Amino acid sequence: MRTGRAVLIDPYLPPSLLRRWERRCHLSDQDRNAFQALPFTRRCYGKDAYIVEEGQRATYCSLLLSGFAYRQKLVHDGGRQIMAIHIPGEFIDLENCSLAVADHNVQSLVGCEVAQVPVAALRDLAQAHPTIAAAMRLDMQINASISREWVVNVGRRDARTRIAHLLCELALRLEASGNATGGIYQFPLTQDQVADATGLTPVHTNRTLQSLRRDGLISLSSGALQVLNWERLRQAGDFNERYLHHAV
Amino acid sequence: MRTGRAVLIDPYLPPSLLRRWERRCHLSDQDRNAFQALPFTRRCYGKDAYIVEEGQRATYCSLLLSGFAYRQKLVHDGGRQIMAIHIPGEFIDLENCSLAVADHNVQSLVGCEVAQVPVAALRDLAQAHPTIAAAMRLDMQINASISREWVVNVGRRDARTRIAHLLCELALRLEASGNATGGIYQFPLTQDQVADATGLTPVHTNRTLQSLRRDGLISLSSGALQVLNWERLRQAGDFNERYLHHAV
DNA sequence: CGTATTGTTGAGCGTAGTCAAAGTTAGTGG
DNA sequence: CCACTAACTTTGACTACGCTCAACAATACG
Repeated sequence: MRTGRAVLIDPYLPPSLLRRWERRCHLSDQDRNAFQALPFTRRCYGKDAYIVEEGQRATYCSLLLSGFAYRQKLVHDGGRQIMAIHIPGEFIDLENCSLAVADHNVQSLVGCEVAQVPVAALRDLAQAHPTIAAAMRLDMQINASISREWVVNVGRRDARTRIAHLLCELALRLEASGNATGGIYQFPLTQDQVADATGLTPVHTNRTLQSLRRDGLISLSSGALQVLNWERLRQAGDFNERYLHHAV
Repeated sequence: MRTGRAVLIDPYLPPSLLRRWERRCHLSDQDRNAFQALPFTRRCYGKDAYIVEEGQRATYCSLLLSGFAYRQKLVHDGGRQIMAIHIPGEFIDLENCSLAVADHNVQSLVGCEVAQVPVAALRDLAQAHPTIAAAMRLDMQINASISREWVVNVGRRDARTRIAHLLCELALRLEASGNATGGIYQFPLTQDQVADATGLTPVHTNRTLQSLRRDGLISLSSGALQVLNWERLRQAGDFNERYLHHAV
């Protein structure tokens, strides 16, 4: 399953993450330069490759450069639950800075590139640059907030609401990350994966997506999502973006 | 609903949180002294009082001194989902250090006392004491890990497994926090609250608890939980404590 | 062009939800 | 200390949302 191979190409980290941080924190030139000077290894993963495996000890954190990734756990009977979806410009395992052992798996969707930054370098950076430390804390806390919202979503909402909510969240985040053109979002999940993210079965997910299409809320096919009526989708998904904390 | 009243009593924070941190981080005397010198206000809450309200801007973080508290969100149709349960010695809103606005509610169970520490003081402490900053990060990350496990629990497990899992988690954490004597845990949740934490209805929760009792896994009544067969409860709950990261 | 993956449909079933009432426990005040 | 009340737990009957299994259609891909 492991299909990563290490290739060192670019000497500098791309600025997508910095742009996101700067929307919330005022970074100095020193902060920016120190971040971009971070050592890293560029690595590519094929479809469904394991980027992080439960139980693993990691010595680096992976910043997603392109493609998508998701956090996942398997339960005893073989079921799979997706707990988070990551889009380019996000760290997919920042918790490696604090936790010794990974408590879940991270897999690539379709395929992706990541920049592996040594944990020690990231820790030193945070120590020397309090503003960057604050930005990293903020990222961690926003991820925690999203995770709490997912507990609510799979715990207390019916199938239609769950899926609409997931679509709302992804639409906003994809918009912000530049994976959208003219209201059409590059939607990376298969119906099986939507099912695993919402705690439903693929069959019921299929039927529910059809009902959302039939009602004119969305159009979704071959990896392209179009929100036809944002306000109605928002209502259908019981969606309140507060939990994203202006991350979008 | 708001029943808090401020009373300043003790000049020093109690050491329960420090003890937990010291199991994972090596704090110096300076670290310890600085933590215990933190300014704070002691505050008591009655049953079901709102300690944090969604949308609120907080200027302090609350450390739970006694009693229990839970994080909660309400959905459109009036349903409630509990996303976390906190026991004495834990911060219930450390995210206030990073996030401007609360994204969920925190309520007291039965009744509790908290120490309100000004966010600014906590931030200064973390800045001056890197080891304490690391301990705080670790706390945040463990909470995030628990939250991810809860997504799995409500998303991919059946009623019996969900409830057994919740009981396992609480038993371990209550044990570690000293709320246990001779295998009997002070269990603070009503069946309604267990239902809200597991995404089930109170009626089904009741029937499921009865089945766990009937099978001799637990005994639970009037706020006292006894685990009669840990190994079978662990199996019934598909429970693997890795996600707690030795917090217990 | 053939094969694997993903999406769609149908029929039947089962876990958990709903509603309503009764039983039990805990807490309060007379 | 007992009576009363509110909160919590338990039970039963019925319902329904979402699951299962199985087959088929449509895409993507090598």
